[in-house]
Amino acid sequence: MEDPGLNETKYHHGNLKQALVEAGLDILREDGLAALSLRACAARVGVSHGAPKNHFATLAVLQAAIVAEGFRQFAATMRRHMNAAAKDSKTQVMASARGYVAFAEANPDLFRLMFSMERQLDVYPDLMPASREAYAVLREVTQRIAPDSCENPVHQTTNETMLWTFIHGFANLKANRQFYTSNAETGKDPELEDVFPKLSYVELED
Amino acid sequence: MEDPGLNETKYHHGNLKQALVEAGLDILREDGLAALSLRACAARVGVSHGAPKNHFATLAVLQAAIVAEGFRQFAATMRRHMNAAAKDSKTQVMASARGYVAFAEANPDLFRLMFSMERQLDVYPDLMPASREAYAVLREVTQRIAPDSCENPVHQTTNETMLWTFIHGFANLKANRQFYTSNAETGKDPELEDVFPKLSYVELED
DNA sequence: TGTACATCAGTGAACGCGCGTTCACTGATGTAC
DNA sequence: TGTACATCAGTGAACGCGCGTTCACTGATGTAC
Repeated sequence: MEDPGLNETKYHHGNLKQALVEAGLDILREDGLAALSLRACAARVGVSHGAPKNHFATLAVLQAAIVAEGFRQFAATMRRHMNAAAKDSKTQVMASARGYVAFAEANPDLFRLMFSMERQLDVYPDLMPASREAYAVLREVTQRIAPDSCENPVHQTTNETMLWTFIHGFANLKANRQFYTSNAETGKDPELEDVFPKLSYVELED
Repeated sequence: MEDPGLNETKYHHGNLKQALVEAGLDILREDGLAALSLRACAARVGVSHGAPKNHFATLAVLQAAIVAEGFRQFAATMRRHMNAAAKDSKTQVMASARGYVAFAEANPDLFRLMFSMERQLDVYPDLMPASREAYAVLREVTQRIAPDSCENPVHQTTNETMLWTFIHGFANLKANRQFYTSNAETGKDPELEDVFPKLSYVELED
């Protein structure tokens, strides 16, 4: 619990595993995916380059741990936005969506890595529960916005897919600064508020 | 115009620049982004590793050319799907969207690279017109599906953004096999047809 | 409470690898006369 | 039509770099007695 002095150098780090993951998150944010390596993470933590091997056998394993932590922080960001908003369902959907987009914008490389690594969901056991944690927020919010339609589990899934698709698309284009293309005339990026409430769902029928 | 024999080795390649770009596209498809290097492209073409320098000063420049060619092929794929479909507007929108998704699924790494490099739109002059070529398809299709609303240019832009956001989100999640998460119960990936027609747009007002 | 010893986590030198880059070269092509 | 020469495109050896990985080591910690 006690944090050792910042300048204190100890032979045993004490929390190297978690520190390497956080170093990885920082590197992704500051220097991008290409800069992510075992050696770079070790250097940022201030440990010799051989040290990570004790906790992560390969770079891929460290990446998986970083992505898992990314999903947890992603879910936390959405919940934080949601909890700070008014309690009506429309506002809560909007708030969690804003959290989704804000996270993507703040961590574009991590976001890209998170959503391109899940193919290996089976290989790294940490990954699945972490990504489910994020998906659970989306599921909750979908149920809140369309409770009747969601009584049918197939419709529930369809509703989730529609909501996710839209939010994910927006977050992606926003994080990658793609709207620059669409509105070079106005020079204004569309905001989620401009576009999201103008969308409506056809009620699903049995 | 005449294609030299396949096994004929010539000192001067004759079309090395374009050949390197196509080698890059193949490498992205077959081995992924991490495998893309000047040396790998040269090797695939069957040319010495120093040769690309005569056409592409750095890897970044070659990447930009690959991405530009990617956008051109992307636009062509959408148009091909569109032209093969019935001529009513709804079917044409659906068809071009299917082209969008199909391209992303067939070239996930290229697709990712295309939509994460555009930040450097200004640096590589080829990039902007190529990406606009793809965006033009989306614009046409938007006008066709909501001609009244699109008389107002602000609404036109909003409509484009909504359509793009949805299609791009779906293509992204599909290409990255993300729907595996959402419907582990059913084990079935949602299809564009299941989800896209269930979406409707609120008419925009002045 | 003290000593011996096993275990564990981090060190630092060394290795091979693929990469981008440089450079003197050479083969092929095109142009001037 | 033929010759000389400039230009251009591709070659292959060499360099330094950061990377992952190995390995004998050493400092710190925990446990047995």
